[in-house]
Amino acid sequence: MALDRQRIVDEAVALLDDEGLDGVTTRKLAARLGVQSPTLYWHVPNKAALVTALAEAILDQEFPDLTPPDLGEPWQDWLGGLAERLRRALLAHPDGARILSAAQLCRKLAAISELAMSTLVARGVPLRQARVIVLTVERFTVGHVLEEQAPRPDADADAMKDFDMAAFTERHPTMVAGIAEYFQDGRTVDDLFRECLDVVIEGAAAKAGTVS
Amino acid sequence: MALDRQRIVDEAVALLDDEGLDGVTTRKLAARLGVQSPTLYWHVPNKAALVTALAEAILDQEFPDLTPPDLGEPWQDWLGGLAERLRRALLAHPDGARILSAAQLCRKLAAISELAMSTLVARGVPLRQARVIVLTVERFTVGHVLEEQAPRPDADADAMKDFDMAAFTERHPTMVAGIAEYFQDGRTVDDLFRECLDVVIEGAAAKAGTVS
DNA sequence: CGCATCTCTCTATCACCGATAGAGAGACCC
DNA sequence: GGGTCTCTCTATCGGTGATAGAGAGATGCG
Repeated sequence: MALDRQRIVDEAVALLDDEGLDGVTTRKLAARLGVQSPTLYWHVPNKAALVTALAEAILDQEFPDLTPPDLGEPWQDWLGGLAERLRRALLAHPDGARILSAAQLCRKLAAISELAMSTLVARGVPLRQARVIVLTVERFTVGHVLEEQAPRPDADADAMKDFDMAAFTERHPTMVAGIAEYFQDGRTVDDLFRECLDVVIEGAAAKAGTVS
Repeated sequence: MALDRQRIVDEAVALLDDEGLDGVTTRKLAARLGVQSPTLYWHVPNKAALVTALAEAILDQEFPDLTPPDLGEPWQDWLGGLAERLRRALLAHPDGARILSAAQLCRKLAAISELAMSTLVARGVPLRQARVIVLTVERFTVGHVLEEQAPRPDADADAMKDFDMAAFTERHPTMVAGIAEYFQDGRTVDDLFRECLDVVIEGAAAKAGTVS
């Protein structure tokens, strides 16, 4: 099978899924493709471009289509759904958020921003507010997933060797109580994201100067 | 002068300021300290711990104190100010947001979260909402600064070699118009952050179930 | 046909990275 | 004074992204 950019990116995604972003090296990727690593540089200028292509691929997978809301659907609901899809796209692969934030100008994300902003403008939201709202939703979402995908500290024994849970609880009682209370009755991290997102969307609606 | 962990971290911050996070290597850091690189491993277990220490140092610099709001100050204003200080801390050094998001359990950030949550709870916000609100503000702030500190694409000629500004404008008219309109009359990136933050805070107030 | 050019992959190598092993110098303590 | 502890050293490992330049094969053209 001929080696081309598409096949490289596809295999890079598979490698990403197997080993995470730090495992995506030119040598390992080349080996999977049955080729020597310098060969990749004929098709891809450098690793940064590969990471950008990875971001593109990740978003393309979750956003094959990109459609405005139905006429009857409030933009708040639609925008919230868009953010949830963005989160799902990032969570679908290890280090998804890190990859998107490391990407230099992801075209798909630009398309998403454009659609979101133009949708809000079409619903009567002033251009400036539309920009502020879409930026807020996107950056919050990336920031949130970035933290969700941060390596669980207990996995790394080095970082935990001098961590005293009892002392932490004593120093941060409200945090610990908040976490315990939150998950005690079946709520999940998905619910947590949704609730945080609702804060943003609620604020967006208030700032938009519109009701629908 | 004796080499100890504090001096290593201080010099690492200086190196960070000179060369950015990618320039912070054990060899360069050791050279600045007049020492060979393996020596650092006597004081610091590995590079991840160094990055965490870097995050700690960056926050400590902007948050030497950490105080609850005055009795008369609405928690919304206080929380907004806290987020602005967090942003300022991250912007004060290259790759500040990347460093914080790469840090494994930053104690100072935990202290900030604890203070913010307990403050909201003291003002009558239910624990669960307090957690959601503080999390939202923090993650939005980190996500926002992360994008602010992303390398300006025009700096890297490789990434721009096949970028057609005219085509981009045609495909993303609303985005381009939004950016142009936003900055046309003296507004700055600081204003943009403040407006985005206000969206989050406004939503927080609405979700908090309180008025003050 | 024959030659040149273009496309792609190769080998060899660079400079650099984080990290470890283990020697050794000096201070300190009993 | 002998042993131990603290700290820094040299030497080295396996790995990384990236480049130079040779060469094989296809393609195009006279």
